[in-house]
Amino acid sequence: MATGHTDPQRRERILAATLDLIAEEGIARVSHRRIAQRAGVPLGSMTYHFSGIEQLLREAFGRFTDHIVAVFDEHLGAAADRDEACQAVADLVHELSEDSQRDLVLTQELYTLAARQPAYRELTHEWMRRSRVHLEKHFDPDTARQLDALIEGLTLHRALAREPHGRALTLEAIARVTTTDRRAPEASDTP
Amino acid sequence: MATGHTDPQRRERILAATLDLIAEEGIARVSHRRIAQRAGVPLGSMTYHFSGIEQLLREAFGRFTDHIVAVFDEHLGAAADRDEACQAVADLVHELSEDSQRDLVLTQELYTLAARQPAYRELTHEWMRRSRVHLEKHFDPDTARQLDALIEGLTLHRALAREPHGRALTLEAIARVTTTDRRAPEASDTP
DNA sequence: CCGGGGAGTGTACGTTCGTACGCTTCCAGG
DNA sequence: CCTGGAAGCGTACGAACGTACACTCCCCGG
Repeated sequence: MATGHTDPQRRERILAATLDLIAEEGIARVSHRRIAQRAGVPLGSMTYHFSGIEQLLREAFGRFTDHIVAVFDEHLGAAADRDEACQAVADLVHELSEDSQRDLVLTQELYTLAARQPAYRELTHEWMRRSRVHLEKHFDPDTARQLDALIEGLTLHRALAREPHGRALTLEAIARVTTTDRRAPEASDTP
Repeated sequence: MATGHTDPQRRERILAATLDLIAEEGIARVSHRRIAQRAGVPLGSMTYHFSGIEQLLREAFGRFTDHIVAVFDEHLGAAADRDEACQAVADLVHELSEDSQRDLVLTQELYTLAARQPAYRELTHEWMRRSRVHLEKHFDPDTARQLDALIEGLTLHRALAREPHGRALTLEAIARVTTTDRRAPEASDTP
């Protein structure tokens, strides 16, 4: 038994500090000591709350995935029809590639881990699954899949480009990939 | 004055070993000692040939960019018309997302660095510029830009997906994004 | 008021790191 | 044959690392 003088925010602050540190300096520069300093907790807290640095990273990226899924929900969940969905997708691309350097960097770090370790790929699966659920409310499954990939590519290229493309180009690409009438004769598998 | 017993392959082997190590274990696990062991060179060679680990990484990713640009050249350079270009793009997406785990991982590592450090962004700029030069032989600049982003997204999503999409879906997405007749009323700027 | 025990921490240990630098090796010019 | 000096390497040093664990503190049941 015995509880009371516990600080339930400790764990959360450690996880938040971990993500901040990764976003600013990269996974290569993450250490128990640096996280502890940034979170304002003693070094001993690190091994007390987390069994090792691996577990800590996994849990931190789990929180990040929750956050980014919430961003997708917020943008795509409110769309009432196809047009609104297209506008929402464009908003998403431009917000991720412009406003939030932090989310972009963390996304890349997560993909890098996912490309090598199946444990992290589970997180990206959940993320892709959730975004497709939203897109499939307005588009057939094949189109949703293509649009999902397009979002990824447009966001990344826009964030890294020397001269980022404008919203008009984003919208045109979305319009083209969601044009399902007069289909090409290949690829089916729609419900 | 004084040359001969030099080994000009030393540098190259160190750079190759660096990329191999990054691909297999990630930037966080790169160190002088590990690279030296993998390359079969003594530790002292590391500081002799490179002024520090930063310079070593930059040069290694420079080599990687050269390699990946060559892959793009090889695939897209031979296409004679739009149809062949579309097929070549599909080949590219499927080769990168299926055969070469190494290239995919290194690409993600590079993007991760580029998202945070402008020095690495220069490398991605050169890469994007080169691929657009190829695409603009067959498509207008806006379409080339959209297609370039689509390649990125399709490759990544296919590599990370639990059940990767088939070639038909890749081709359909390419066909849609390259459909320029009956344009939407926004976005112009074609030559 | 008291003591038992769990929550939380400071510190110390063994390892690994980047880097500097004195040393060996070996060719070129005499 | 010798020898000057560049090319390349082995090793050592201080800093930083992850982790274990003995310890302090404080609440709660009595």
